[in-house]
Amino acid sequence: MPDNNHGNHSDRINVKNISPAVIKRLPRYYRYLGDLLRNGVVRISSNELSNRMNVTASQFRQDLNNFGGFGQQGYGYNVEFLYHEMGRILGLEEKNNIIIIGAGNLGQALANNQEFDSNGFSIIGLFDVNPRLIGMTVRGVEVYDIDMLESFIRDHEVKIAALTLPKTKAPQVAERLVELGIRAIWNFAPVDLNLPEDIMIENVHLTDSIMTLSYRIHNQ
Amino acid sequence: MPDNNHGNHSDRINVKNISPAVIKRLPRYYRYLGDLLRNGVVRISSNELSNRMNVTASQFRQDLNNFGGFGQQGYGYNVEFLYHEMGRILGLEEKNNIIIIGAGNLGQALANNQEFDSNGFSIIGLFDVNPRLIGMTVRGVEVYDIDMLESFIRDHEVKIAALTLPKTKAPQVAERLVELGIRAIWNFAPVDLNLPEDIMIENVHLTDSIMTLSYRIHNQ
DNA sequence: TAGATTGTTAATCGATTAACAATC
DNA sequence: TAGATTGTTAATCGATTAACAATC
Repeated sequence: MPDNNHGNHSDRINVKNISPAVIKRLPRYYRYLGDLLRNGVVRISSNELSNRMNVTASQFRQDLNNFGGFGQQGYGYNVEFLYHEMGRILGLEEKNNIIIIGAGNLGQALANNQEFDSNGFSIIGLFDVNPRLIGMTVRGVEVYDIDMLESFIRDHEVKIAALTLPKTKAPQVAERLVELGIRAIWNFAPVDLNLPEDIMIENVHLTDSIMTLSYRIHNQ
Repeated sequence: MPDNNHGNHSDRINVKNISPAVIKRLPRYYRYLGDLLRNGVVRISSNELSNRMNVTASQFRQDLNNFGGFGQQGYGYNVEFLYHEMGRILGLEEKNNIIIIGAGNLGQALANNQEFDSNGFSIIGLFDVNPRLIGMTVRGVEVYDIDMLESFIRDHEVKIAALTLPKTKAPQVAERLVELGIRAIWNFAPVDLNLPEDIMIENVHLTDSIMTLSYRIHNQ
């Protein structure tokens, strides 16, 4: 963990406050570094990477230097090293188990997504109320009755829950998950969740997303 | 370089250059206004709405005033009027047909999503290379052989294509779509597309999204 | 009218880009 | 070493918030 840096008056140990804008860019850096690595590229300068990624070299270096110095003057960055450092920063070296609440089309699509596996995420269970879905398996992962949530979370190390259920049910299920110890909600329901401050929420609002395309088509 | 268009010397008629940050907030305003409308709320002040939405009243008014003045001093905003104005701005009063390329789990999940319908989007066709999928229907929408793309696009008014196919195929399919006249790509493949400047791209990078949750779990 | 609230300008804040000394 | 490129500070740019005159 990058120690150093100021701040941390109380219990915040590792990093200073990183802006959401920076955090959102990290996975993309990680993806490009992975591609470079697989292509056998050993080292890269901020300038060359920035050209490929269509960002400024300055921004890339500023972003990185929130977490420490990973390069070498006159040389650039070692791709393999930086890739793994980025993975570490993103928490991909820890086990990241995920449960999916709502085993409909979208929940099943997530469970089937191989990209998650290859980045260290594991879907370890789906949950639903529909008897027709309960008991089936998706890519080897079982669909459980949602009444099994309590015992399942007690018996498994899981911090992240994806919500792929109707918007009417999302808020109450989210609260229940938080009570059971879930720390992060990946919310696909088109509703905003009001949860305690320490619970992390990442919204994937598909309707909002498609609307921005519609806006641009009709206005530019 | 981000940022397109310099001034509106030529044909850009309606709106000045709106920042992406503003555009991204519009669908959320629209959603809240719709909720208010359905709840029978007739009028609302920027202050009250901002409290509900957890934004500043100032930001809401600034955002709106990019498009014109929709309120009345001393009164606030008429919910129904503003809702429809927002819909108009977002292009939701036009017909927005969508085709989906890749009829796997994610493509089917999108085709099944009722939220799109209720906001004026219509999925009018899915396309795949897999003979097992071709000919089936999802929520009444047929899955066509991808060889039918040309004729289908010629025969239908469609500007938006969703890409829910493997990342290896996404770039070439995107180019083909552009050649066929598609104006906007809703890209679910974990890859960046390089397309002509006038083509609109909205990425939904699910792996990037889940990684930001992982980051936050492990760093805050 | 008086009170309320917008539309809009001005001030602040934060994020991005530029520049360059440090250094490999 | 000399050249290259980082890490980091300074300058710029853009976005958010505050303030208030206009006005319903």
